[in-house]
Amino acid sequence: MSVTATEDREFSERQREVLDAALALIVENGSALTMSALARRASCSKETLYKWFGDRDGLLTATVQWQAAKVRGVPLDRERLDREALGSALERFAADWLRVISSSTSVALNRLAVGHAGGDTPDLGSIVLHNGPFAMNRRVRPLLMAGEAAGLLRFEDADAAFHTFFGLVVRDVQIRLLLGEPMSLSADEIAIDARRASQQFLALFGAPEAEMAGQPTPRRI
Amino acid sequence: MSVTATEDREFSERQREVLDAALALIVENGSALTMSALARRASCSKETLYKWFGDRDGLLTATVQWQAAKVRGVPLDRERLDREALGSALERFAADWLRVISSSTSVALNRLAVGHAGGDTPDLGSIVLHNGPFAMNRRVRPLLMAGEAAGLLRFEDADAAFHTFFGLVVRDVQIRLLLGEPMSLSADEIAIDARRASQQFLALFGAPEAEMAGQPTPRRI
DNA sequence: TGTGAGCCGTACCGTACGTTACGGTTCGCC
DNA sequence: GGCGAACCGTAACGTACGGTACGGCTCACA
Repeated sequence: MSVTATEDREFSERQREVLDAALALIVENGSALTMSALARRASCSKETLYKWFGDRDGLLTATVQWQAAKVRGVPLDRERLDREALGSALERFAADWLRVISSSTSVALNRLAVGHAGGDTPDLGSIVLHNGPFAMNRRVRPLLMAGEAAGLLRFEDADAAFHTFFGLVVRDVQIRLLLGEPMSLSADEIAIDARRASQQFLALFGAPEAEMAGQPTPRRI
Repeated sequence: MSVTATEDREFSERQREVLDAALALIVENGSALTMSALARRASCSKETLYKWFGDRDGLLTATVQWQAAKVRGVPLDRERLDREALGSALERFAADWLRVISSSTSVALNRLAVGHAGGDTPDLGSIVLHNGPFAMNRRVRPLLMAGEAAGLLRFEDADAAFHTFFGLVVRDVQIRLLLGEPMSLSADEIAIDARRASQQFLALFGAPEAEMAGQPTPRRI
């Protein structure tokens, strides 16, 4: 919710090592990260952990922020946009996102954040939210707007279009992973899925090729 | 995974009361359900809890199974299927599903199962998986097959078609709810979203109305 | 060389919670 | 009425873990 949820923090080299150890432990052990286990793993004292991060929640928050900082995707340069470039840009977004959500780190952190979201502390979930779905929205939206401006896309609500794109990309993959279904997306499967999602999105929101190919205009939804 | 994950269990009246109390506690308190709190809330002794459910995991499992048993949707009767009936059947599925995943009970139990999924005990997540996405797949598939048999739908892979339907319906709603974003879907919003999802699905997988209107067949994706 | 800051390792404390044990009560059944 | 099974309420135990305290080490710096 609050802007601070996405705020970047500076971590020292040693702190980053500790946070990486925390990530490794969370990935291995599920959400059962204990301060003692982290201190052992990272070869640091618990006193240091509490000095740096305040308490356990602070540590978890810092860990999620650290991982989020690592995952920031590179914005793709906006050259001239034709249907070809738009499709492959969407495809790249889709593939990036599928890679992220199917990584063991993302699964573990999302589990942590989801399990944490019911509780009293209002964040963790919100941090993942801002660096997950919301971040993807922010990154994709300029592309959608550019596509519309170029006459390649037709939609009334960019938000709704994004949500549909998200659904076409993610489908039930993320919830199945979070619920523990053992599935590994190979690079090939990701590429295929990304292409399919991109094509389906263009089929729904693309301006009719009709204008180039003389086919009838499908109605938009 | 195992078939037992979806197996039904018989619960006595009193046991159902206790499990409902457990559900209420989980919804209120997040995943922090303690045996003592449940015993207090349900006015039963902890000894009874352990006698009935074995241990805490057994209790959680029973709770999830009990909720799953309550949520079984009514299968819709298969009358003659035209494009109209298919669309509204899909719409009903979509609305049903949106209602389920946006209910506070479902959110709380999914949080529980997701948080549990990283751990050692291999179920809970698997139970929700079978009564969640997999159940929806099982329920929707006959409709898809009937739609294809009736020449109303075109797809190569019923599974892929279902996954896309799921994505169009759920989009990012479930993950945002699980991560704690405060959003409430009104009945109107659900109806609108369900209609949109159904129409988008038909736009992607519907057999071309062309055949009735003499237009060319767009390529499928 | 002295000194103080920062950190490691470890021991320790308090508490929450899963689990067990037990006395007292209700109730069906003979 | 007598009996046993089931169950309630509560007390007690053991342990795991968050959080704190403290002694010792290293090292920059005067």
